[in-house]
Amino acid sequence: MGRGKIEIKRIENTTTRQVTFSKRRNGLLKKTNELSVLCDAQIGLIVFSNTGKLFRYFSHPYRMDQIIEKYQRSTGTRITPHGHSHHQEDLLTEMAMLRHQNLSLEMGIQRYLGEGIACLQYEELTQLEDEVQSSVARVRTGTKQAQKQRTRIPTLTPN
Amino acid sequence: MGRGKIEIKRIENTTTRQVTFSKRRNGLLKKTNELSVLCDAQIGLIVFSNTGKLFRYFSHPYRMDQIIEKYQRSTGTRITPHGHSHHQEDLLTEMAMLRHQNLSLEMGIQRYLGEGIACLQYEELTQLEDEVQSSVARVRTGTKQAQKQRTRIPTLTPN
DNA sequence: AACTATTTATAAGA
DNA sequence: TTCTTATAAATAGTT
Repeated sequence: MGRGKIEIKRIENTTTRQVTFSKRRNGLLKKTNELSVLCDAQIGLIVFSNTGKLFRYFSHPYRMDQIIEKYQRSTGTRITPHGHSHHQEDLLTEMAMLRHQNLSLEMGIQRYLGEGIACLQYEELTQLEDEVQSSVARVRTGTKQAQKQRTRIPTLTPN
Repeated sequence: MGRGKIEIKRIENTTTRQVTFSKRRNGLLKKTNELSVLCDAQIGLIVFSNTGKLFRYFSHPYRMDQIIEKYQRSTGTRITPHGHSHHQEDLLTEMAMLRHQNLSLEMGIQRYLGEGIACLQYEELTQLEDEVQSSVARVRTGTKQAQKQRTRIPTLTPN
């Protein structure tokens, strides 16, 4: 697109390459967001330029759509049963837990984005190890079905 | 682009949404590849459709990076020291957000584990297996420190 | 799945 | 870098 057509192969001229990177990176981020929003998709995108700069997009959970809200309601996840009955201590404690859980979950996702395995705690690694091994076993024996029993992820929001 | 202009918001009609997802997903993957090739960038892209299907692109599998930065930032995000500056309302609001985020992350991970690992090829599983095992080894031998120093971004292809 | 009218992205130039 | 603009590409609505 543009004044001329170009071949999809590495741009050798450094300046041109950087300009193109900048333009196309913006375009890609925009399209990523659009796909996520339009189609209610969860997307993670990580881009490292060849100069080492990082850009990323994650479809953001704060803007949760109706499906999730519905799910939350149906599973009874609520802010607080009766909002004023909690002591602040309890709230702070619970929030600390939530933050920790969030972090773990996020790490779990990033793990699959190809980052982060190196930083996992021992317990998590052991768990992942088990998962992978059973997956390998499944593939080896062709048992793709058995999968469903495994309901995952340790600690979650109480409901 | 097309016969008409559309607003970037969730498409409510299921059929339309799925058709659009299919088209734009292809477009996004294509653009991702083009950026990666043209500009010699390292890119990871993961897309979950709202039906739980997984699509992904990796210019270079398994990046082991900036989760550390993220971890530090997250752990740095401490809850207000001890409870006087927060009003209960604020806490409840923040907690609601955290719960939302948790749920979203959880769903993302479950989809991934449920349908992601199942779809991995044998080679990929083997590779992941190796990686996990070497990570476990690293943790066992306490080699973990060395990583903390790495503040950021990997070294990449020299330009 | 194809087909196009349009919109959007962007290559090259300023 | 930022803007401009001619042209290539993506895609929304349709068949």
